[in-house]
Amino acid sequence: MYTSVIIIDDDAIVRESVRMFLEAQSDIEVIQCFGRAEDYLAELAKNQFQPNHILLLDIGLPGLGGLEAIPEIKQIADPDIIMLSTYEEEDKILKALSLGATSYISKRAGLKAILEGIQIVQKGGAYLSPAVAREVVGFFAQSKRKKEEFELPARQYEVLSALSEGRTYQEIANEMSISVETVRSHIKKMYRNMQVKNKVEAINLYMNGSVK
Amino acid sequence: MYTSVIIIDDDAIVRESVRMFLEAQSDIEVIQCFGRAEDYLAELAKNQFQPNHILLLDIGLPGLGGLEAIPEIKQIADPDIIMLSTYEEEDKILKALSLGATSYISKRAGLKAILEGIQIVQKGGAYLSPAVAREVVGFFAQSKRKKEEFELPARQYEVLSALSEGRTYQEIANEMSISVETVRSHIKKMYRNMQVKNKVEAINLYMNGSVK
DNA sequence: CAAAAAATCACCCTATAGGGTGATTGACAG
DNA sequence: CTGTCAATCACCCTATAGGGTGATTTTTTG
Repeated sequence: MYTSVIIIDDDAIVRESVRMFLEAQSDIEVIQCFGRAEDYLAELAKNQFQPNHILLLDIGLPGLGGLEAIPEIKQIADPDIIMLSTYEEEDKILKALSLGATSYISKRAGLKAILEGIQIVQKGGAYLSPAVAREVVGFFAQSKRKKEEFELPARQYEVLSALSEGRTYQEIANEMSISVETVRSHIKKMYRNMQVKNKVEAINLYMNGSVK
Repeated sequence: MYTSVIIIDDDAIVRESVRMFLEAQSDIEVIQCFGRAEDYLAELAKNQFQPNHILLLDIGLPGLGGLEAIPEIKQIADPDIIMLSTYEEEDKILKALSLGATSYISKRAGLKAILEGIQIVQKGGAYLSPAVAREVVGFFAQSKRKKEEFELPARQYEVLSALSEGRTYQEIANEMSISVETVRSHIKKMYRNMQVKNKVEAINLYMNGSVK
């Protein structure tokens, strides 16, 4: 079974070298190449020329950029998208994955990485080239480190949870079947326990998991 | 230059087959193998026997589990940790990465994946085996989908951002060098734009990325 | 260039939040 | 069995938030 690939890259040299490299593989067929995302989108809107292809999408395109193109593409079809990028910037990577790219490969990783990525995606997996994976892993590592944990009594925690959903003291009192004064009391003690002085600070801590 | 590797896996068959496979490589030296994380930690506490080794850590260990072991290890030393796991469960994967593992490999991906992972980590990259990468990518994709986006004018966005950090109207006014009345005005318009009726609801939307 | 939207400020008034102090009850640990 | 702490409630008072209305000026944009 052939793997159908479409390449979008504004750099003709990159485009051609990737195409030639991939076509040398016995199981890959490059069905089309584009220099601009707009051209690909136009083709996509016209024909359904690719049943289930894999799209190699450069992130630094002139005009409609690679990132902005993703939602447009997803509206019409649902190819597996492998992003190609010259640099490994965390925000670009996370953005691309959030928008629905299945893989992300740094051009520095070389043609073999692109081939590996295509083969993995074809089998239902996802591929992140080494430096890209490093950024993604780093995102998780930084996000949950270095914060003291607060352990709250049950009711204080309940109140905090309700606060974080935007309820007023009165609403919380009704839901918990206690008086507003008690709610206030819980909140005051909670603020001391957590060493904060208002709702927003408390909710911020609650939201990023520093409270249990 | 040799790459020093330590293996922790309770399954003797896995342990030995990985060790033999790795030692067949010319540039890798398996300096020690353990069946339990506790034994490794004891060695680590005693000697500084490994300058900068790579640790292959099984996630399903009896006693001190692979995940629980990570913080203990990090307290004493800082090896690059590659998690090995039989299954690809999103929560385990994210937990491991949050705790500071640099890579995560499914045992189903085979010995070659382990070798590739070690080589990549040795070069400063990170490696996620295909199905694992799929889970991680899926985490981003699901987390930001299917919610209407609000696009706010610049100042309203600035105010919202400041609100989300717990500042009062007065503090925001000072920081932005405008009057409190203007801050209030921005906030009122912002609430209408976002269809919310208080700070907390607005911040909740802001926090999970529905606002730009 | 004209209309729309963004940004600025003002004054009205009410609702909600939050700090302090103190009391009662029941559970639990030393 | 006595002190600590969670949970409940009450009253005092001030600060902060938020809704309505309306005005002026600048910026954007069709």
